[in-house]
Amino acid sequence: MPELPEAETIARGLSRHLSGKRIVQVRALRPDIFNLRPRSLKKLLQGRMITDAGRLGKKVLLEVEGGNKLVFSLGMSGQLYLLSVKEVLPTHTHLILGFSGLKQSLIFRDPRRFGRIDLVGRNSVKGAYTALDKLGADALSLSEDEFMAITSARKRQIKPLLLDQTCICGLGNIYADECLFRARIHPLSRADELDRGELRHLYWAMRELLLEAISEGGSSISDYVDASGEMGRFQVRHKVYGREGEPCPVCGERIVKIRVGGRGTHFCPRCQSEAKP
DNA sequence: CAAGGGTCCTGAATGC
DNA sequence: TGCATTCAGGACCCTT
Repeated sequence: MPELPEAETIARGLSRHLSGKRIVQVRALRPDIFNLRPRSLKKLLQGRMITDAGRLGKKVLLEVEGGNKLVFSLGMSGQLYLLSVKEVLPTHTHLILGFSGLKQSLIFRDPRRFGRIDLVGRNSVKGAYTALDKLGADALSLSEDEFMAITSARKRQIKPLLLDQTCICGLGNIYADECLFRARIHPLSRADELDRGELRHLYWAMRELLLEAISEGGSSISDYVDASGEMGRFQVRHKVYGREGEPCPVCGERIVKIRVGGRGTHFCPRCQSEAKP
């Protein structure tokens, strides 16, 4: 499931390949995943240039000439990559963007359809909600002090808090488990009961983890590929996620899997034993 | 405010 | 072998 490192990897690829390219073809094949009707979408995109690509939390942003942004929420199986115009269109393709002078089209495909695409910004039509408004601070942009303020004020369990995009955006299930493991914090710990040292540790573990994952091109555990269709390499570095029953790489204890806030949660019961509720 | 459950969706994995 | 069931997840909804 694409999270911050995957969104960052995709955005970098798109920025490199699409900046300055003009959109000449817009095909919205599944209208229900967009905030606008195909007709409006086409009107607002066709003939305009992509000025840059970026990311906020796990969302990938395509900046469109004139001030609008295309916001891609990848859900769990969303893919956004460049495909040669000669290739056969894969199944579950929901959007195709063609560009002037490019032999590749940008396609968005999403078998499970948890993803969506919103065009937001100054020129979007009435009622177009801004998919970005509700997001909290970006996990890689927020300062240590901001992180401390957000976490220490909440009485919630730390793992659901890390996953709450309105508090901090960017972490999904994989990186939440992995950064709690790095920080040796039990996923059920109440955020406000962690001391300053533990929260500090968590903040730096999170940053370090995300930066390492980005440098490895993200994690491919199911469908994720980058803007060029390449898989990530960070999944082999996961210490707890998807490793139920395997020995902890630090202490050798078996990794366990429990449910926290409805999510599968992996951790080492020995390394992450303190502050258990 | 926090927590739990249900909903959407499809492909892979498992069960009988 | 083949069919049915279970599971996975992000974001949203609702109730307690």
